Amino acid sequence: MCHQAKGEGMPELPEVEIVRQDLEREVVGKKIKSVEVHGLRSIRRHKSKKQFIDPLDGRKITAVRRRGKYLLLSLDSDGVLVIHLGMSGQLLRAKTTRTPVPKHTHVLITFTQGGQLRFVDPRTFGEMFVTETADVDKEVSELRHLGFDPLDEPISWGQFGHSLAQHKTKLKTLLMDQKFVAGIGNIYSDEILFAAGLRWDRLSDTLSSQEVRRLYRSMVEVLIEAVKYRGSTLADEQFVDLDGRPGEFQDHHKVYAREGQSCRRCRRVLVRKRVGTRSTYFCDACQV
DNA sequence: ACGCCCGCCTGTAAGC
DNA sequence: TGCTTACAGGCGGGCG
Repeated sequence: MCHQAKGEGMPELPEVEIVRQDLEREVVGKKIKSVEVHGLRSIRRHKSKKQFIDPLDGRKITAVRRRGKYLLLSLDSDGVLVIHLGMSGQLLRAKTTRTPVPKHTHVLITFTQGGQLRFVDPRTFGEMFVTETADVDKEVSELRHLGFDPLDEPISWGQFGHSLAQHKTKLKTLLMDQKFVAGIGNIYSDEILFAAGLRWDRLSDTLSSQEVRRLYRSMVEVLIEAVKYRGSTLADEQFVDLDGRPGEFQDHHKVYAREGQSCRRCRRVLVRKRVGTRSTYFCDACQV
């Protein structure tokens, strides 16, 4: 019997945070010597390659921030390079320009100090764009509408509970809603709900204050643990860090992609349910 | 106004 | 064996 997960280990908050940390060490202080674009879809909000490349050319990268699943690379101008990895995007470091270029490499950034940053993305859901607005967080609509970042901008239980009660939405849907909380996708919503002992379809306005606290604490703890283990890499090896290394948090998953296996807490068989188009994994006994 | 579902994509694997 | 089909899902947009 094969229960192997086919799911993509799409980058969520912990994976994007690992890439951010790697980028901070690798590219901050480096000056862009040249930019090559092969995949136009990856820079789709620009009208031309030139419009994307010009503001990057000759600029130095001064900082790397993360907001939810977005990476923000500040330049020594007013510009910011915004990157979203989508489903299958990878950022890879190459020591020299001679390092073989993988298939589906859409953008290559060469630094004057040597080395190259490459954006590889087979399914092209990811994207890169440069913006020169003074306040990216407020002026780029995707970023303006993001909810709080659970690791970067924690909120109080009171606020969280209030926010939950304002919706009458299934918990899983709400956790994955980037406008509610930024950075959580299919893997971590399931892991968080298991840790909190709450079912995916509990309505957000039915939680006791104890459950609100448990959900908030579980959210922060699961994400911190996942960062500690450098993210989740599933069977397809989709997520890798800047050096191409997989994460290890998949070995610590309690429910995700563990359909048919026994619950680590109560030993009962874990369930997979298709909700709309996506899979939800949970324990029927531990989650109420 | 808000929830739901499609389209965008390609690689992988199951099914016939 | 080889072709076809289903599936993975973030996100924007359209529809009811």
